[in-house]
Amino acid sequence: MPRAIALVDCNNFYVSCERVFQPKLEGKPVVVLSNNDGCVVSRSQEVKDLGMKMAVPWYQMKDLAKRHGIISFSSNYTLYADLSNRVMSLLSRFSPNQEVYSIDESFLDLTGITTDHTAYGQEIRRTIRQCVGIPVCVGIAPSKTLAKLANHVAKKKPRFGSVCDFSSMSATELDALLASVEVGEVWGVGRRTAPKLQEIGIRTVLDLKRAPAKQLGARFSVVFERIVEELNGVACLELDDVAPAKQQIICSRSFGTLTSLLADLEQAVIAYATRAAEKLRQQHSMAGGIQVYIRTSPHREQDPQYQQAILMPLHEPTDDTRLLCHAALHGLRQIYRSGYAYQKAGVMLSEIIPASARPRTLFDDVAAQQKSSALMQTLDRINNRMGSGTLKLLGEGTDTRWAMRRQNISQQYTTEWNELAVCRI
DNA sequence: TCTGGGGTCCTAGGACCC
DNA sequence: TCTGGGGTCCTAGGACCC
Repeated sequence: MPRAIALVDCNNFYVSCERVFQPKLEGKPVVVLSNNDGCVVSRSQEVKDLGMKMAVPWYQMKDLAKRHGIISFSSNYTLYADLSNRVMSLLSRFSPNQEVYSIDESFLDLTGITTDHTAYGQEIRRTIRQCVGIPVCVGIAPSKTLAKLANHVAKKKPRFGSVCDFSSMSATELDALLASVEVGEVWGVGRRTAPKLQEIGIRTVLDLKRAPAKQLGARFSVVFERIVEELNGVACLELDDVAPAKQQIICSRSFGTLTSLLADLEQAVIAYATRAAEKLRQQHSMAGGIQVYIRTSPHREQDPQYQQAILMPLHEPTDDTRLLCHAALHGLRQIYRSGYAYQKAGVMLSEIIPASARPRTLFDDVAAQQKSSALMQTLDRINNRMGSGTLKLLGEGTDTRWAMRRQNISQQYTTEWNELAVCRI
């Protein structure tokens, strides 16, 4: 039986989330900004039509925004994550095999589902729109790479009505379609490689599909062999239905205002290490090392620049916030230099292993480990129930001058009792 | 004044060993 | 005086994704 893989992708996801709770934004130009209100990360169709590119710095867009009355939001990740969970949970009903690929995308295995796949795609769209209020597009094809492309086509070519099934087309029909799409749209072909491909005469997706896989693999990297195979309908990539544990966990953020004070950096590093430790425990892992880095702003060329990172090995793998923070602070103090205006700090957990695989040693202090584990469980329980950051280490501080700017954030419509959306009936 | 954050995979090159 | 070659492991950096 031929494989059938669907890729369901939410349209302008963050903007669509804001529109769910403010329907008056429908039809108006809307953007959502990154942390610190830095860059544009989600644009409504109206904004795309104005020519505003993805990830441009917002301050450069202020004029355009004013001229066209563009409405901007700071990102409200709590809201987006909650709506994403609802979408993904609904999608899981449509296939026994689902891979949640990102916050707004999911693969579904439709192999063996005998109904007409285009009609099935339309049913998926209706369901998500009706139950969550988010518009989605569906691409269907025999491989993941082709399904991504089919989704792109569903989004860009109105005649498909937001659902595009490559398998329902004849070979000539499909090739004609692939010839109309630029090679840079292929999943895995980025802005560096696309021009290089064009130089050797590969301009469209059809060109790449017909290119010699081995030669391209040798020229670029082995991943290209796979891409060409996938374009030819040979499924090389499996659906990952259980998310594999992360091999590294990063928490880093730019500051709302630059700082040269060690005390500020210490607070930030404690906050980031705390968050990273939470993520680590969520996936039931322990880390063997923690890396800390700090840097000045590369955009302020006139200022003296400094950046440094240091990897702190831990005596033994741990998931204890206190031990991770202690090591991170120790590292920070080694790399900190006074006299620089720091813009960003971050921590990265590495050498991650499953908590169950932690090696036992002769000198294990079992009592201390049980105490640590109990304390961390309590910490997580309270913060889950009462809100993130309810209980934290003293060193994280409460006067966070460096914290990020979020000037125009919408409410936590779905996750905070006192901000719940009210429906008048 | 204001330029995101969090991941993965691949490759090249150095260190080291036999 | 001769200065090989294969293997492994680690790290840094590039490219890509959302």
